[in-house]
Amino acid sequence: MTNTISKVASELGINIETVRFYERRGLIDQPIKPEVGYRHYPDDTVNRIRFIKRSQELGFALDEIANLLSLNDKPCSQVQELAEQKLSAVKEKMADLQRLEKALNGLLVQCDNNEDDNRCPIIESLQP
Amino acid sequence: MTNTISKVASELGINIETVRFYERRGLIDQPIKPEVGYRHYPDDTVNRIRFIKRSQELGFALDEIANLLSLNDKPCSQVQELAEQKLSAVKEKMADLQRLEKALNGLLVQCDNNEDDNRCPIIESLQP
DNA sequence: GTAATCGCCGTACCTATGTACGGAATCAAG
DNA sequence: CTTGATTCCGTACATAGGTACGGCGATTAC
Repeated sequence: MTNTISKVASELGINIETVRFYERRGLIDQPIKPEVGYRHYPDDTVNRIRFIKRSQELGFALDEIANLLSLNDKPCSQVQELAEQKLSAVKEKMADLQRLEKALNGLLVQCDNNEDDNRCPIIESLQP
Repeated sequence: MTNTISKVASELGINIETVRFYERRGLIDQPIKPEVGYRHYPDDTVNRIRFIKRSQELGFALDEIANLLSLNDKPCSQVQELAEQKLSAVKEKMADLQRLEKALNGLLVQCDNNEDDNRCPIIESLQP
């Protein structure tokens, strides 16, 4: 029962092509292909893909994940720094979205107070 | 003093190519080109681009902006609906980011409590 | 009138993260 | 041994929103 690419992919809930893509990106090793035939994925590789997927869930981009992977046995402080950068990026994005939320809310309130359906405060606010 | 493309672009603080791109996307009309020579952009077009840029600041995608532009003299209720959809998308994204923030914070706290710089709770949590 | 600048047009390229495709090779089942 | 399913590989395509380029024509400055 060898770990073929489709087995790995379905076990991880990802597309076969995604595995191949990670190989091309250098995130995982291309398993040594036997003289002839299909490739077998060692468990390490499967776990590495799990790591990638979990890191993505934390909002890391593939480039950053490559970095994380290379930090595997580097000091914790380096990993920590990466995570802190990510955290502040997340906070910034949230602030952006909050501004947006306020703006949209403000416009929608104006629509609610508008009795004439033939003019729209939103459109008007967007116009010069 | 005609409104050439570079004048329009610099006035709006955008790239010339962006103007051309909007033309290709059908967001603004290709100005009628004189028999021979350069195109002149009417003020309406300039204002339309302003509208586009402001809408982008509110988080609308170009497709949605095309929609907004076509809603120009449609009932306010339709515009309102679009804005409401956008608002709930924004809220969802914020919730996602909040979850992320919590997760990252949690991991960073663990790093802070970690005395051994040679192992990293973040890496460990990402590993199977 | 000629040089330097500007605009036009089609097309290619960019980032990020995959997906899809097609033909050849390989493997598994019967 | 044949048939059907898998895999391999390179390459193209997808999304979103642009940006860049190159050759040629138009225009403007002097």
